[in-house]
Amino acid sequence: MSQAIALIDGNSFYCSCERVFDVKLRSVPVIVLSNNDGCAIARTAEAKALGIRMGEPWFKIRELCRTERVRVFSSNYALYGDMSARANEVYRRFSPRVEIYSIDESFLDLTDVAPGRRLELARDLRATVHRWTGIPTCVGIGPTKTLAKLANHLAKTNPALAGVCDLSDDNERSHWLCRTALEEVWGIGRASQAKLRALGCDSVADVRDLDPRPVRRALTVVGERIIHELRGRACLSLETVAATRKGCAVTRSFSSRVEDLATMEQAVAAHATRLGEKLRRERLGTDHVTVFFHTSEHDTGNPQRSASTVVTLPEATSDTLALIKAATAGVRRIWKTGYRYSKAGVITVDLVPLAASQRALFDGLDRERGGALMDALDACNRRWGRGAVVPGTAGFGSQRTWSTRFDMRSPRYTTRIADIPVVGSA
DNA sequence: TCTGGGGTCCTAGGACCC
DNA sequence: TCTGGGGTCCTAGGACCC
Repeated sequence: MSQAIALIDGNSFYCSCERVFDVKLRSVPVIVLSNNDGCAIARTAEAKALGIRMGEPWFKIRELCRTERVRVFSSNYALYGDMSARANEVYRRFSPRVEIYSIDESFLDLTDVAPGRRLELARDLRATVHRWTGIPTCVGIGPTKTLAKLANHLAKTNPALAGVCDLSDDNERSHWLCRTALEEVWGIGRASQAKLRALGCDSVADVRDLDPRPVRRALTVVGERIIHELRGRACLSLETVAATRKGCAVTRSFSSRVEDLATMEQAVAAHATRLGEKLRRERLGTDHVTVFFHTSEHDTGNPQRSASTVVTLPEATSDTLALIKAATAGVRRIWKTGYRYSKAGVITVDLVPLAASQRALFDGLDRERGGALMDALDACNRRWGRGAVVPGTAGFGSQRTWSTRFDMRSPRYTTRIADIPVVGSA
């Protein structure tokens, strides 16, 4: 029997999370902005109807949002991450095999569900998730991940389908593939779309019927896989165990331009601190850190500069103090005065698992002490909030002119004691 | 004033090796 | 015309995703 995969995702997920905790947001337009309040990354149907596009810069839609009374929020990742975890708990009651694909999307294995019962299960799943978490969702089902994604798109954009779509049946599938534009396919972006149109394709069905060999030449093996997946032959398997991450980065735009070395060092030290937290949470380490900063291409009339350097550490580590030392050394190495820098970051690749590495072999006292110190640091920051305790070498204290903007963030309703909503009045 | 952040995968081409 | 023929490893850059 061929497999059946479902893709479930939250509708306007970040906006829906905000709506769960504020009933006044229901049925009014809502958008959520990216980091630094840069651009719109989630919009409700009402906001889309006003013409607000995905990725549109905040300063361009600010006036529209004021006149149309759009409710605007900064990103609240603590809230969205927690709501995502709750939704996935519900998914696991419906399928033993779940792949968490992104913060708002999961693939579920429905192979063992009888074909005639899959839509019924999908409706039950949607209703349960909505009842238990407050998040509205859509479900797409197909014999491959690519077709499940496409089915999900159809479920979301065709009101007649009422939020569920099953493309398991050959005839049903052909019907829809002929009527769907090729750019809706998962993995076909702007560049591939242009190439496929040049090959005479218009609909998804046209792409499905291409000869895979010329497609491989034009779109690499990725394009060839898409064709097989659209034909119902799976090339992408369900990954129920999260792979160990390969790289890790912390990069941020500044809320105002940075022009002096001391501020840049502070900012990069803060990013290195955050990097250490992320690495320790997954017990990973790195023996080199890339540091970069650059000006903004939107700053026309000002000189442009982009600089980066790789700093090597004596051994793989996740120790914040070592990471800060390396990162600030990198800043000094490539620093040049006379530019208005807009963004900086620290990046690592080739992460290694730390627990079982040299640590056990060469455990010196210093390292033991460092590990205990970092454990204590993480425990404090878990308890009192990120940034409650920071190393003195991070250079905090003066005002954080470089820090990211989050002017319109909602409370951390579910992850912060002081922010838990109160029902009724005293 | 003002334009996000963090990932993955794939390929081409250079360096180097036997 | 043509100057050996593979291998591996690394890096930069493109493309795509959410």
